[in-house]
Amino acid sequence: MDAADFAVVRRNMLFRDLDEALARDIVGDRSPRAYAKGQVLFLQGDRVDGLHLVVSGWVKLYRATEDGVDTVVAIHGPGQSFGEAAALLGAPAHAGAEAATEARVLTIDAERVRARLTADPDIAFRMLASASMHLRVMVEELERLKSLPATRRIAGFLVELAGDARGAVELEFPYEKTLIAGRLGMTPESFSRGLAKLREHGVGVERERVSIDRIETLRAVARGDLA
Amino acid sequence: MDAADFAVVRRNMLFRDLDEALARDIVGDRSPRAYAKGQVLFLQGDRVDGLHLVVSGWVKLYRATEDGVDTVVAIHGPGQSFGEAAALLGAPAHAGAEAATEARVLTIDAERVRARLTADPDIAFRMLASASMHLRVMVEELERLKSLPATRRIAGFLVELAGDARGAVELEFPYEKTLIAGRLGMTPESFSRGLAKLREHGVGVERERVSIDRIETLRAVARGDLA
DNA sequence: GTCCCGCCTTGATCGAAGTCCAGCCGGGAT
DNA sequence: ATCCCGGCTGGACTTCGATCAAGGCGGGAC
Repeated sequence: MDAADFAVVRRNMLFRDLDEALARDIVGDRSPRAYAKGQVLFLQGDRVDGLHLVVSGWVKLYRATEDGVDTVVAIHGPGQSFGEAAALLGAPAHAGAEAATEARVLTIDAERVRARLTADPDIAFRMLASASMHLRVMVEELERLKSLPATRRIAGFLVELAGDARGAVELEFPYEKTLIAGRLGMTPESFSRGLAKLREHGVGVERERVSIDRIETLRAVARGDLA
Repeated sequence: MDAADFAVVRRNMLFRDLDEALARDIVGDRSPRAYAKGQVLFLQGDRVDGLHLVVSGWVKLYRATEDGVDTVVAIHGPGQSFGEAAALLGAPAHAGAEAATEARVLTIDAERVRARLTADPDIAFRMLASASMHLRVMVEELERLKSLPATRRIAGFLVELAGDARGAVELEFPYEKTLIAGRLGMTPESFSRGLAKLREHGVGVERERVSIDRIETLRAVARGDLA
């Protein structure tokens, strides 16, 4: 694994403030594996063999409901990990994972982590922190979905993408709009209409390119201060 | 703390398969504290002093959105714990906690758990399991909210309350309908109408008493097999 | 090049749930 | 007992988003 990849790994909660040597030791000689778009990492109910950490690209987690429709539960990008708890506990995955774009994902051997864990309980704290963060994100998502109108949810998504940028922002959608719509809990049609409505707040969309005149305006929309 | 209370504690994920002596040791000499309905355990953003475990009654976790409305994130009953990760990490709570009914809650000192954790890494696994379960519940809730019609969500709630009972079931709502409605992500009015619609599937409601002719029928409704 | 297929957009319609409102009922206080 | 008050129910109306349906556009296969 090269230095650039390792830098991404270190952005993850689990490894962020971990001792460099220990971090390398845990990763071992594993290298990220490349997945084609649409390729399945594991299915819902599968026993997960290790912790997954996205190095590049995006991976979607989804659950199949009885009637065949699947709902997107989360989408993870570079530096984000998933399936930690399931892997460590040897429990079946409660969601399936599939590459949403071309992606490279590092799989870290659960057994190896477990071994290091008994040696250094601090690792356990990090894993808890990681799980806790997932929980927080989930809760926020839930809160958003509970009542916010589509336009606000979309504005929120764009704001998240923009990070802490100021003023005019140019960015591009990381994956298909259909998928974004699913993640935001709406149909592609509603997503499209919502984006159209955001035009009056200085948002321009052309294919996957998005230009935002003033990100602050959008933040206001996301907060609900602006219609 | 008496034996009955301790039995409830042991139903919790964290303590379920833990060695009896160790479990008692972790709890220490703490006793459950009684809270009146509406009393606040901690506020969103507070530093949490310990793990909370509900012994009796119900505690709601809620988040205040900017516009003053709060959304109910989760409601925990006997044997369920919350705030584990926050307490252990010393992070601020991402939700506030308030007694939804009269409730008794055991607060377990985080420092004490942390100390035991270095001694027995197995505890870390249990905490992860606990966090992971919370996550799963959250994910399922999210999935439900994403698309299911009100009636199905209500049916699902009743089924959950009924546990694995069969045939005719009598039960009562654990807390106000308004609160249940909030948890299910709908208004009290919608909840009321939804319950009314369930009458045609053999559900009778009188104040907080609910009588279900055949729980299996309700399971079918929750699954979507029945309109 | 042309054709086709997915993805996206837009329009029209419909239904489910939210809002606003009025009335009911039961419990607690006086 | 009577009066409130809070929680619940149900009606009327409205609004948001899903569904159905019809194109547009671009990219890949040939």
